[in-house]
Amino acid sequence: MNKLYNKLSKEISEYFNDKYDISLTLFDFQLTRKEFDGDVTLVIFPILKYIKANPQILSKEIGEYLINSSSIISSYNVINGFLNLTISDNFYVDILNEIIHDHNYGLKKIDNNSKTIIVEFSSPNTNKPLHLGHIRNNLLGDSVSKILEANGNKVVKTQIINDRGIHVCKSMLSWKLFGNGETPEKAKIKGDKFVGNFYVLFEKKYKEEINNLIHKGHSMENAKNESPILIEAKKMLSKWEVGDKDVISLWEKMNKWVYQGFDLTYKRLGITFDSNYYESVTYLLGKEIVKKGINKNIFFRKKDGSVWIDLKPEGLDEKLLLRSDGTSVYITQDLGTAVQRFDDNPSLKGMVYTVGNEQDYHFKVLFLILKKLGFIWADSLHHLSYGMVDLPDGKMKSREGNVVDADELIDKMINTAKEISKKLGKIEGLSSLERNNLYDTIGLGALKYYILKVDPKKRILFDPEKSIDFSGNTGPFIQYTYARIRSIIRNSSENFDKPITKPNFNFRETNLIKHLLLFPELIEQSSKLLSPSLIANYLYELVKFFNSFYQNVNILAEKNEQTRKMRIMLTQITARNIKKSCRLLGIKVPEKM
RNA sequence: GGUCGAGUAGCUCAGCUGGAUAGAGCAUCUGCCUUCUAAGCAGACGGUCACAGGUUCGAAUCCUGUCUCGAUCACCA
Repeated sequence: MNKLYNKLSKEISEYFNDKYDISLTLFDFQLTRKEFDGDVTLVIFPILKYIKANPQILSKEIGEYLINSSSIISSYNVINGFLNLTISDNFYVDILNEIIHDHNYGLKKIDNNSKTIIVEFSSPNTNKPLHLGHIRNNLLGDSVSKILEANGNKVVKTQIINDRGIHVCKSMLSWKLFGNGETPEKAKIKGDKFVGNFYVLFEKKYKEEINNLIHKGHSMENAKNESPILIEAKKMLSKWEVGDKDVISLWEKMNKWVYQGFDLTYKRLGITFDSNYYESVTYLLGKEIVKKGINKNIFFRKKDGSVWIDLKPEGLDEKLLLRSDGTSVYITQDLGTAVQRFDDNPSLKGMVYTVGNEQDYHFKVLFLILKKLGFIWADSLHHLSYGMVDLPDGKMKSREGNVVDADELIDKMINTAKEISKKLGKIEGLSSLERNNLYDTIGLGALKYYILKVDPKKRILFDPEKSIDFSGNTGPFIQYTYARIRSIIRNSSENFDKPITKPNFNFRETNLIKHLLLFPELIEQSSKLLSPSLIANYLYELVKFFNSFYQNVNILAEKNEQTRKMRIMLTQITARNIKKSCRLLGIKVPEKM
């Protein structure tokens, strides 16, 4: 649609140049969203600021002018201050022909000149199995990566794995004490779950010990620190930090289990990473930068030796960068990794951090500090912030076990897909492999669409009692429509690469065309906003139009040959756009369903 | 208390840089399966866009204030 806007905008500004000798650059064009007369509306009111005129008369004048001089306007009408313009069929025909021949229409190519963007997402913790919150994170990160790629960027998907710290030692100790040499293989439990269980077990024992100590007269705070099992875990952490052989080998062994488990879940979600970062490797980064900051007087040192930055002028607070014992904190590490990534990669254009909105403040501060340190690229950093996934009884908490487990949810979705498919009798004639693929595709399609169609910054309320829909504004509906379109194409045997000649039915019978043409603009928009929900909702609209339009017309039996061909070609383009959009959302489309 | 975000139909959500009558799905009701595939289509019902002001030709959208919910303001990550 950009082409249309550009062309129209040019023609109209020519009019104002000639007639009133003023140059107007910004016009308030918009696509008519509803069924008014015409395809594009020029709103006259804003122009009245520059030209004193009666809106009705001015509209008419512009309309007359365009009809005479423009190749793309075929008619107009005026209602109040709205000039409704009708686009000529030829213009549509031209663009449709372009789309037919360019299979990648709307997508930009990635070549050697493409800039790199790092998208960081998932960022799991090695003693917690993935849950629904991670699913949202992963789907957003993955989808945004695909949207950025469609815009011609080289994207590096990366995750930073939280594999060190006291919490990791907790599960290690727990396994050592209570594990009896069990392994995931022997216990037949997925590796991440296996380790996660020991973490939960630790917390249970820890609580018991605290209660015991309180019983014996200790204060709450005292009990928390005196608990033998916690002291033991702390000892283990110190050993880890000095590289104790036994501790490290246990750590490596258990991490391996966890990663095997994570890999299975990622595989089911269809998610891959180009690189992994481990906190155990990066957690010391950033100290050099702090030193430089002190020299530049951007940071300051307090009496106890701790290092801070004062952000009060920016309306924020003081922020700690180094503890008094000289060790770094979370944000120090993030400063370090950011700088390192830009140092390592000259073509790096920006980074996207997919992290929940609970860390809005953290990233605000992080970006601000980097900017203050003088890194020009600080402006290219983006925090893709998203709302929590809450349960009816509140927030999900791994420690308390009230989480929606990722694997269980995926299982449930696939199972539902299976039941519905069987009930509808859609699986006859498919091999068992094809059937299982179909269940996976549909089940995951439902899940992914359910998550992605919601604006990232809004929180999602997930009720485990209610199942995710498979009909209506859902993934399966989109997949179903695609499968139906494929069926129409199979049954028609047309040559689709033939150019479209002017059809003998009115384009404006449907908004379908407009939706098809809107696609490229939409991708660009979502890259600005980094919001897959735009694509999802657009897709639904497109699919709905298609269904509504075609269900009432029997294409294959259409009497007029030319109209029939035209409609089948539109079908072809629709299919292509659905597939492209689905790809951006990470949703697979089945040929048959 | 400061900061940030959210509040649209009974429920779950769209509504792009202000535009014409507020948009879907679910739920409830009415019709449609010998035609490409009913995971669908056509329709009914359902709204003081949290509230109050302001800006202007025009506000769900922008500004201010209030209310409700959430997050955050750690020598945690």
